[in-house]
Parts: sequence; C-alpha cells; structure tokens
Amino acid sequence: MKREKVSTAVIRRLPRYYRNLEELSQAGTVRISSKALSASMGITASQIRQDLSCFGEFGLQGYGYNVENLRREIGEILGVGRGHRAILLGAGNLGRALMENFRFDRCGFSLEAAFDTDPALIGTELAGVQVLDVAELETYLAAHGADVAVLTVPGPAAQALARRLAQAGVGGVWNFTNMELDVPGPTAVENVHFADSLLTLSYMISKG
Amino acid sequence: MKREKVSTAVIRRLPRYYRNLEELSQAGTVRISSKALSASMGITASQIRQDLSCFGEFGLQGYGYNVENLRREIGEILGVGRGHRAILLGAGNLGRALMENFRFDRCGFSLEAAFDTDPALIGTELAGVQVLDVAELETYLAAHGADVAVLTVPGPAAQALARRLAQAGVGGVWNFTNMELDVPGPTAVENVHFADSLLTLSYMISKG
DNA sequence: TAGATTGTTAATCGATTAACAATC
DNA sequence: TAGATTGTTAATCGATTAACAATC
Repeated sequence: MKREKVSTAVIRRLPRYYRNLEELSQAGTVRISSKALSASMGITASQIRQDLSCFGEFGLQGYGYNVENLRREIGEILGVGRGHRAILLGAGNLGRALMENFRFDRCGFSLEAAFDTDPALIGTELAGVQVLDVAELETYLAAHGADVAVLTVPGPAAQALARRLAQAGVGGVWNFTNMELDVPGPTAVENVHFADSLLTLSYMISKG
Repeated sequence: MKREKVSTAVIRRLPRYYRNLEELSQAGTVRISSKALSASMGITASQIRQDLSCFGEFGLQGYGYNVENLRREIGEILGVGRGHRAILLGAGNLGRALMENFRFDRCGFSLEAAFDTDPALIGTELAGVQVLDVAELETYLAAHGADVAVLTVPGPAAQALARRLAQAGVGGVWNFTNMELDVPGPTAVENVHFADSLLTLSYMISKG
C-alpha cells in the first residue's frame, strides 16, 4: 500500500463503495470481484483496485473481496462507528426534514441537539431531539462538544454561525445554506448546494 | 473558442461562477478581472479564463469582464431563463421543505405541481402548488409535460417512478433518494446523496 | 494443477497551470 | 503610449486505464 495523501476524487467514491457494499451485504452476497463490482457500479475494475490500494490490501488473489469485510473496512476509513456527535442549527423546514427523515445513525452519527432562535420552538422536542436557544450554543458546546454541525439556517446567519462553531472547536460544518463559508483552520466544510446541483441539471437538459 | 465537448469538471464550476457573479452584480460591481475573481473564489485565474473559453469570448483585453454581462452569459449557458418547468414527487418532509424554502425561480425553474400517494395530501395546496395523486402522473405529463422531476419519495419507490418519468419524456430527474437510479437514454439524473456527503465530511474530520 | 483475480507498476489520457502574443 | 488583461497554446501535473507478475 502507498499511504501518500489520498485525492478527493478517491474519497468521494468511498461512500458509493460503502453504499453498494451495504446493499450486497444485505442481499447476502459473500464475495465479489473488482470486475463484478465494476459492472454494477459503472466504474472500471482497475479504478476500484487502485482506489482501495490507497488504504490497504483487502482482497485475495483468485478470490476477490469478502463483501462484509470490505464494507467494514471502508466504513472504518470513513469514520463510521466512531460515535460522531452532530448538532443541528436551524430547525426550520429543511432542518426538521433532516431531523425526521435522515438516518444519521446509518452514517455513524448521533444527532444530539438542535438550535433555533424561534421562541415557539425552543424547549420543544423534534424527532426526539431537544431544541435549544442558539444563544446557548457556546455553553452547550463547552459542556458537551460536537463533531459536526448541520447548518440549515437562513443564508444571512450562516457565516457568523460557522465562525462561532469553528471557534468552539466543532470539527466539521455540513453546510446546506447557499453561502460559501469561510471558516478558519482545522474545521472542515462540506457543502450541499441545492442551487448548484439544480443548475447542473439545468445545463444537462438544455443541450437539445 | 473551442466548442469541443465540455468536461463535467468545468460544468460543475459554472454554477459557482454564476453565484459569485450574482453577488458581485448585486453589490454593484461593474467589472472584474479573472485575477480578482480568482482571489475571491479560490480558483486560479488561468482556470477561469480556460473554463470560460469553452463557451465564447466574454472578456476584453486590458479590462476584464463586465460582471452583469458575464453573469447573463453564464446564466444562458446553464439554461436559466428557458422557463424550465419542474414537478415534485413526494410531498413528505423533505419535499415540503424544498417547496416552501427552495427558490426554484432563482434557478430559472417554476414548480408546477406536486404528487403524492397520501389521500390526506392529495387535493391540498402546498406553497401555492397543487398536490395531485401519483396515479395521475402520466395523465398530467401528457397534458402539461415537465422538464425536471424532483424526486423526494421514499427509497423503495424511487426506481419505478424514475422509469415512469423517463418514459413520459421528463428530461431530468433531481434525485434526493439514496438510490442509484437507472434510467434509459436521454433522461439526465442529478443526485443529491445526503449520506455520501455526510460520509465525506466524516472522513475529513476523522483524520486526527 | 489451472483459472481467477489481486496489488502495483507503467502507459495513457485529461485537466490544471504557466506563459505569452495580441490588443484594449 | 504604457499598463493591464484577455484568449490560447504549450508545459505540467494528476488521475484513470491497461498490463502483468504474484499467488490464492
């Protein structure tokens, strides 16, 4: 194995591998070759082997990969099972949709608290999670900490909150706002820009 | 200009250019050089010029680009202003969040109808949009058509619906389910895989 | 053993960056 | 005119694909 720095292209494929292996595992498939996986994922077998070789040797010559074993290994690489703790900021429509529908646990996260500014929401419970006052954010984080913050607030509030989160030591921001966040140092930002995504689709269908 | 086929890497940057130019335009900035834009976007000036040159010559030597003009040109490339029509399938939490919060119009789309299977929802109106019975999907599409379908249904229903949409001539599927869709031919699919995104973030914060 | 399939090295392909003549 | 900045060509860098020895 190589263990130089792994390119983001590779990293962004890991969740797809993980998802496919989960499905295979659930379907009871015990082993799979890079060739078979390649066919079902629309990626070359060569690339799959190359990608995996960044992290170790998970296969067996003449056999392929043990599905459950490979799933677990990739899960470990992605950090599933580290007991990551998430908080959510902005319990509006989108925030609530994520709280009620998104399976944080399947990604190895537990959603521990939500924050909002609306007095009508503060003190209530949504999807089994307490809604706290954003004013208490630093107090909460000092006491409990959090690995990731889900940012589903209105755009204008995003940048300031992101900075507060980074300041308080939150490791990553999952950004659903349409803002480009500028956060210092070690805090990671992962953007889910709906508009960018829809505009890409718009381009794709506008060819004819 | 070149006009060979444009790589997806370039296309995925276009919405970001568009977004930045919107902001500049709203801030009243009249002109900008590739160098200045590069600094504010964290992309090299060379890449910006290279990207734009795929579509035409929008700048002026010694001057740079007219912000509003470039914004409009990129908007045109992306298909904003074509009056694209969208329908939404699955008016659950996430679907409703998109209907009520997402500015389809800012991407040049109008949301024309929603579909669900829940009798309690069918016939009601959400965010000014009628909710129809999914059973009427084909009838509706035959009568009105649609350019894009927003797919916010539960995973198990996704694949079959995607096929029905493609069959009925819908040009693109904006896929929010955690399923990998297999649709025939000319219908485009743009995925918004929340889990993949969160797992990528999980990887990023799991290094230490 | 023979066939299958890995991990890795080498070859190819594509995307990003640098350089610069053209020109506003 | 002199300075700035484009569009494009060439150089570099990185990522994907192909090939193959190792070996289950």
